[in-house]
Amino acid sequence: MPSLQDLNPPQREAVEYSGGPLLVLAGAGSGKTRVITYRIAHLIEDRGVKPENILAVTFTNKAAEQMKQRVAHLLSARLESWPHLSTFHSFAVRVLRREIGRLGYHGEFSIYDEADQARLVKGALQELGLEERTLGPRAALARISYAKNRGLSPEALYRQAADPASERLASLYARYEQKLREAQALDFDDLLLKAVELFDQAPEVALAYNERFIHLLVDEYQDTNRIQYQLIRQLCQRHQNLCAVGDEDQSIYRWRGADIQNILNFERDFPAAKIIRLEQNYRSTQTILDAATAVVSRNRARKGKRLWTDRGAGFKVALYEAWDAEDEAEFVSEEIAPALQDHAAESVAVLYRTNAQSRAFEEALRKRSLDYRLVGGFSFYERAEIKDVLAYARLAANPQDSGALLRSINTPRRGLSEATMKAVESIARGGNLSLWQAIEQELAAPSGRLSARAMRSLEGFRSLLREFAESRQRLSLPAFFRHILERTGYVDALRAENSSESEGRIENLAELVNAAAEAETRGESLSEFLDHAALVSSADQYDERARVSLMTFHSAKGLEFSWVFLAGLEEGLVPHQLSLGDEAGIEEERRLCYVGMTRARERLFLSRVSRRRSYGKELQEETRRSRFLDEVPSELIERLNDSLLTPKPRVAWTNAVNSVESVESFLGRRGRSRGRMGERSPGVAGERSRWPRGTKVRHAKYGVGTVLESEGEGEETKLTVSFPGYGQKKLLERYASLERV
DNA sequence: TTTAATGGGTTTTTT
DNA sequence: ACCCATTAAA
Repeated sequence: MPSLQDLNPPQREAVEYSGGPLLVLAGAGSGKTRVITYRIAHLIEDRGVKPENILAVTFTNKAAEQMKQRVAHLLSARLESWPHLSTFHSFAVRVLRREIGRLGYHGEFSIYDEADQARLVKGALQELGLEERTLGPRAALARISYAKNRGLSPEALYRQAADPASERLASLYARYEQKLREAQALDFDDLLLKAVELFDQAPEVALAYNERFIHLLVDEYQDTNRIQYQLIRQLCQRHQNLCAVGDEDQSIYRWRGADIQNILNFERDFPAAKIIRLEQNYRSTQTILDAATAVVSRNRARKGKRLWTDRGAGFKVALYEAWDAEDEAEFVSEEIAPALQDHAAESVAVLYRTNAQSRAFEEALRKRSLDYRLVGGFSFYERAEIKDVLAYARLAANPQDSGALLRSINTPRRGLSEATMKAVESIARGGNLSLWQAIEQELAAPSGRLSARAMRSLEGFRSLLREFAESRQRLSLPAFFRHILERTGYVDALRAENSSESEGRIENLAELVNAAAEAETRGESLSEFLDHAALVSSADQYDERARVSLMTFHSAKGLEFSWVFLAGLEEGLVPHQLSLGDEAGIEEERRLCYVGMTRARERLFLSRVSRRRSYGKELQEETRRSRFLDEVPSELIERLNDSLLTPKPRVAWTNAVNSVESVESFLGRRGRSRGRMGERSPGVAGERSRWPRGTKVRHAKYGVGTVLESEGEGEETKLTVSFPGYGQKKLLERYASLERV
């Protein structure tokens, strides 16, 4: 039985309120998660609601998982059934796996991630002969997604197109949708859209879900988009038991279609709505809170809250103005090291605007042998080898999945040329078939357009897939993946490659089999495992046991740390260059800054860099401090260094030059050579080489030349040879069959 | 057919 | 600095 004594009056009111739609405006650190978990526990224990009648939607899988545990902890008895806790997307997938037949899709549809989508758009651009420079696949995709989320069909987009470019976009959109459907695939937007469409078209299904989920709780309501809003409305239509929890000051997903109006207009949308404000902050010191509030209160689009805390003032907000990114990272790690040692800080986060900024911090932390966890960036399921193998699994479930087919058909190499695939695609287009159907047709009744060799390869690929479709029924999840690895020769190909990377890839694949084994013990089917892989978010990588975490401002939402470093507070970064266009964009950046600041419990460090290299350019550019820095009252700030007029390198110059590492990085940074530095220094052709400089050699095609340089040894020797009349050529000894003259 | 070099274009944040 | 498409070479 949850003790409501643990709650303050407004929290308690929010937990107990039962009069219909409820909006809880929960300021940062005001116990939002607590309200949701207590409310769920209260519904179950005190009001006799069956757990399975409760649906709670969170932003990440991790948040859902955490909430589940906390609810379990609050309850005195073990539950017969569980409340359904998930993200919008996973919820939609669950519904669709059962019901999508009503919309003419196969229940084993594939989920397309951004890479699959880009491939599709690229194909569509080619087919339509629209390979224009003005609209890359990524940009096109963004605009298609925008249209989709606004409920615009390709036809509607076409009708309202004002210029030829918009018309082209509309036809691209149409082709893209057609290709998705052919592949029996849904993109991320579709997951939500199709769920809404389903509930629209099949009221009896909507009703069934209304009856199943009598109580609906939505976390992070400020970040819901239009489609999610529609879904929420459909789900709570009957019982009106919606409890939305959010904070308009933390709305940071506008670029993904989040509509801050959803929270600002809650009372208009739900006329009988009750609004409760949680304004007591339990997380941060007064100083941190004041600093953050000073920034965000410049925004106009707010409902307004007054956050307070009964914790003391604490430390001032520290400000460090760094010379360059390395200096900034050096500062951060220098502060962190002793704090971890003497436990002045239990947990530390270094937050930045863009993932690209993480590198400097990683280097600095590693140099001090400080353990850290990086959240975001490249996730496990985004690695090429993982996606390759998952593509085979996807095909076993859904052979129409052209994206997966294109990905897997020639990896590992099966000798299918680009020309062959072009021909297959053209056969598919001609007969209005999926790629898989085209292959089947071609094998059954050869048109003669493909070489005998290509036909053999396709035959092999087909029997492989048929085998997988069968073995999938028979084998356990991990055994199925092992089977794929073996039969496709994927691991063998990696072994043969024998490069520094291939070893890591093989390990990753072993890890994939492990993940499958874990899924198996959770009782997941292949579909569910694949869904999970498609829907993991980068925020899910966060490991609360880590003492130092590196992540973007966005990923940090919902988390808290004893110490927080906000790095790179410069114009163009925070606020970001691309958000400077309109006031709404600036306001969102300001909220982002607010979210970052309010993650801190004890200490907040702000830093900026005065010279930053952009796009790996040679030249570092002068930066300007973020306007948000000026919005923090100066009496709350303690400057850690005087000014940038007299920059002094933090690392002693002599040290920096003498250490091998810094010499290398020095050379690496200044040097013009491409590729990774110091990995393979061009060997001077010395006496020990079999091909000393000046050796005369004969080449079958170029005739006699003079060796200028040789790299590597034995079979791998690479020679630079100057041939009169042909210029310099780089040749591999192994292939070039050179003759000494 | 496959692989490595080269040149051109690009990057916010992510379910 | 990184990703991609194109091209040269075996």
